[in-house]
Amino acid sequence: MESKNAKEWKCPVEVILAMVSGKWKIMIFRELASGKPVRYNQISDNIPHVSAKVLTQQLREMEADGLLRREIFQEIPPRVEYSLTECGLGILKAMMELRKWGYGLKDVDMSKCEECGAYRLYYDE
Amino acid sequence: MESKNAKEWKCPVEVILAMVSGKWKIMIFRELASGKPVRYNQISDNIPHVSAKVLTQQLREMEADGLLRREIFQEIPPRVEYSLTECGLGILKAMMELRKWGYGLKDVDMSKCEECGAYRLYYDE
DNA sequence: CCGGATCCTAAGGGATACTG
DNA sequence: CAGTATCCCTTAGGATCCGG
Repeated sequence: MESKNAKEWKCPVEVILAMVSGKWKIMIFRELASGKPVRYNQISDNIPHVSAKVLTQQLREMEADGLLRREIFQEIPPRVEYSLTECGLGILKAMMELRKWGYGLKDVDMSKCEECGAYRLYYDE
Repeated sequence: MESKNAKEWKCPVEVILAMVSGKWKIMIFRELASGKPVRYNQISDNIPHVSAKVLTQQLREMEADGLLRREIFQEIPPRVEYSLTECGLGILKAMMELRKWGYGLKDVDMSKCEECGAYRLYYDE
């Protein structure tokens, strides 16, 4: 059995990459980019093909990582709103540096989604 | 069967995240951060716990993605050197923005590796 | 409306042995 | 020195059904 150092020893870049690595998290960032609270269904509607289970799962992971907050309104019907925290907004901003390089890469399809009409991730164009 | 749009439609941030997402790729970036060519064993020696198979695999993926170049010298014993491309260096630099935020996060162990004495990823301190 | 519980599959990564 | 070749296992993510 090997030492577990490789797992226990954390690097700031790897920690952040782990927090944003999830199939739909970039798109969740986009939906919350304004900083304003957004309802669950609004997020769901703007992200085609994601199942409720997986979306919820990724939202919970992001909440646990401190990227977003979740507010529950005890109403009928129920309402839940999500919004990015300061940390989430800061990381989103940092990712824009990666985005600048991404634009220069070949094999990147920058067209909009045919279904929702949006880019996967945009920011003050 | 669903539309495959979700997979075919590429986002610049996701493309880059995919390119740097590999258990050892951040550490490979660190080894090549100087921009100078580095031999295979030099990389391997500075990254504890990685097997030859996986290290080679990740190096090849990064080469295919245009992040690094691989030079083979037909000598005995054989010599192979790796170095970051302009693209790789640019992405490394962009990742430093993520790193700034990472430093502010809780649960990030910033101590050096006990075996190799280095941080997983550093850059002109 | 916003999920939880359960089951399943694909793929990244690890252990070990071997080689031009 | 710098890798291949196999075999194996864990885990993220998906499908489907159920519930406050």
